Amino acid sequence: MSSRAPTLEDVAREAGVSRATVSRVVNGVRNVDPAIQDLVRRAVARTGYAPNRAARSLVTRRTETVALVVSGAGDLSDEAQDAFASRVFSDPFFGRVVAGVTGYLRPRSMYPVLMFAETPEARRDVVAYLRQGRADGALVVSTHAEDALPPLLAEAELPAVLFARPARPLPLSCVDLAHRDGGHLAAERLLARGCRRSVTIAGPLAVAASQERLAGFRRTMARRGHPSVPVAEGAFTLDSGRTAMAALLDEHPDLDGVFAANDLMAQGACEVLRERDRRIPQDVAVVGLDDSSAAVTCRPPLTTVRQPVEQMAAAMARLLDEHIRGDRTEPASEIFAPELVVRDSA
Amino acid sequence: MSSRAPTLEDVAREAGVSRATVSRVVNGVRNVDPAIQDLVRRAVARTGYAPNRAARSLVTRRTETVALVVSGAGDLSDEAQDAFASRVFSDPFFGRVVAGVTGYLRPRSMYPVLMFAETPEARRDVVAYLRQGRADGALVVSTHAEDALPPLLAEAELPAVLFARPARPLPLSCVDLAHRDGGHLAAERLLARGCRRSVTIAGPLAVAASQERLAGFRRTMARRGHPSVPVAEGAFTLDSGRTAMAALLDEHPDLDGVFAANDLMAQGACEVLRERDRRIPQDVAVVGLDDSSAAVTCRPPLTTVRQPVEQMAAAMARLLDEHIRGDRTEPASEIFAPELVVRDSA
DNA sequence: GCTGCCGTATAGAGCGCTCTCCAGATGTCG
DNA sequence: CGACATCTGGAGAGCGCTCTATACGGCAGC
Repeated sequence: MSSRAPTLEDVAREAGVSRATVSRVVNGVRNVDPAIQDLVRRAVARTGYAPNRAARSLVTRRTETVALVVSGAGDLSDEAQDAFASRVFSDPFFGRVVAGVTGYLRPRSMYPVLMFAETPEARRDVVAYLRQGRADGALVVSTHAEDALPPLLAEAELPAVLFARPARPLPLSCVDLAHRDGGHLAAERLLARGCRRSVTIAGPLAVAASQERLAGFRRTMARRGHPSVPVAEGAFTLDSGRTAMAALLDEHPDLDGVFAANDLMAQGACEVLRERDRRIPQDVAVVGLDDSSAAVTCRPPLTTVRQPVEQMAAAMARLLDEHIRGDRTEPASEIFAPELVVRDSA
Repeated sequence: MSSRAPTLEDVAREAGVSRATVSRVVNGVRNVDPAIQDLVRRAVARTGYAPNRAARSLVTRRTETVALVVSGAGDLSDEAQDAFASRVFSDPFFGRVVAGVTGYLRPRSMYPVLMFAETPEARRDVVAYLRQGRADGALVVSTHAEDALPPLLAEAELPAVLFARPARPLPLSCVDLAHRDGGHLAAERLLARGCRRSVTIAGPLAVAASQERLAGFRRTMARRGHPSVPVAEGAFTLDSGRTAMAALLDEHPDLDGVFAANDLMAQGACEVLRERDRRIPQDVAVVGLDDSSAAVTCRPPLTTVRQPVEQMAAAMARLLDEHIRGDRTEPASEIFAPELVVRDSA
């Protein structure tokens, strides 16, 4: 940063043309004589010109930046909030979200701004951030149902796309998994393996996705002659999976199949099953859901229901992009189909 | 977004004062009559005014945004690069970095823009991003030694702070761990437990940190009568820890202590040890390094050398902030002390 | 040779904000 | 009571860019 950074004006002088011509060359080039284009490009290279984005944003009212918000319903202390960030990222799920989002954004020279919204104050900050035009829109991943952020965004009429349908209908686009079908696939797999005493570790029942996965699983089980399936509620964490599995084993020592509503809980379940000398899958078959890195890491590798998180996240980014550019005015929802991935655990 | 967003001008009219006065009230307030301040504040509330950041940035030449760059030496394909993002985030280490960084930034209404720089092109994009003034500086976390990004940033004289000292000296600030001391602490712990045939799983030896941890471990072992310690090289991943442990066990079936250069590899080592019916810590003591979530998740919970990643990341953000504001002109390096955390594995 | 067109470059008006400079008001002291 | 320091608010000049309206040059048609 020795002297002043070169401006359009400088390049124009260097090339012997007007500022507007340089601007046209640098951007989408409408009608510029090829010879002059070349002249300008050389001048840009010579001066090392980099367009000032603030100036551009001021007139275009675009920043080419989107917020990636990880949001919860909670009202945590500052301390708990810092822990929140690392907890969030310890779940392989978010890595996949980030991968999917950046996969779409990067080719467009857009980058996500990472924000956490675990307190009312933080949620206000997110809205303020967008209203100040520091980002063009928000991609919201909620860790809880009843997340207070989406309604705020809808009310402020800010462009936003949600991962997972909100508890209450909202005029915002979203992507989601066909959770019922996921539960169905898991049930089919356990039944196909001949499991007769299956149990399930559900996700937090306050979350719609958990409810749906459970409902899908139960319905298929019921239709196939197993009207009641023991359920333990978990929290989508490894530890909660362990606890739930232990409880289920205590009550139903003869269980022979487990569907855990995500891979992390399935992994916890596997650990407990092994500690209690159940062979997987010979004695107990285990099916997870997600197909995250945990599924591969797990011993044995998990048979699981794949949630195409990367594609879903990319679709989220695309939807937002369309809203921002005005190519899409009505909210849309894209629902993705789950898919069974067979490994060793079932 | 119904009509136009209110501007300073609108608020000024509403309050019956000049634009400059409103600006003064909204910002750091030089000398404004309290009564007028109140008047203005009310007008701001009434109009729902939110300052346009692009306009402000244009004149202040600040965006109050920093880039958080995860960078590698590689030159990956697009596909591999997408996988890179999720791999990066599956390591609990990065969650802690994010937590530390946001812990410092958020109270200052600053947010990190997430960028990956795994290809030469991506590295150019990062530099371009900063040169366009879309962010005021960069926080760089390299996954490899010989990362090509820091030299680029130094050359362009862009504000940047690194996590870990670069392979070659560079005029950039950085934070780092006293890695040798970490190796030393691990050695002391194993010796104190009476281990006489310790081995170590090193990190990738291309990384300076791995070298240092190994050197510290070896030196202490040598000084205490164990001049040669078997070493296997890992890659800081769970799987590489498993592989290394298996190899070491094959060659030294009577080993009684293991120092793994990070927790993830220690966890892999524990898994293999248990599969081969070694009790931890009775038969083999295991010490990790990091004190990440993996240390707690591991069975048994890991005795480990704590790396204060959150504080280090926060310090990184603070250093960058100081550079940006011009409060600090010379590069500085802050080295943090590791600390032994005793749990069950040693 | 004049008019009318088309295609390309230029001039110039902002975008919304900050900040310097200046005017005016008020207070202080010889 | 006048000269001067002190404080507050206002006017206005940009920051660097985009984009509309306009000028210009060349060419076809009559």
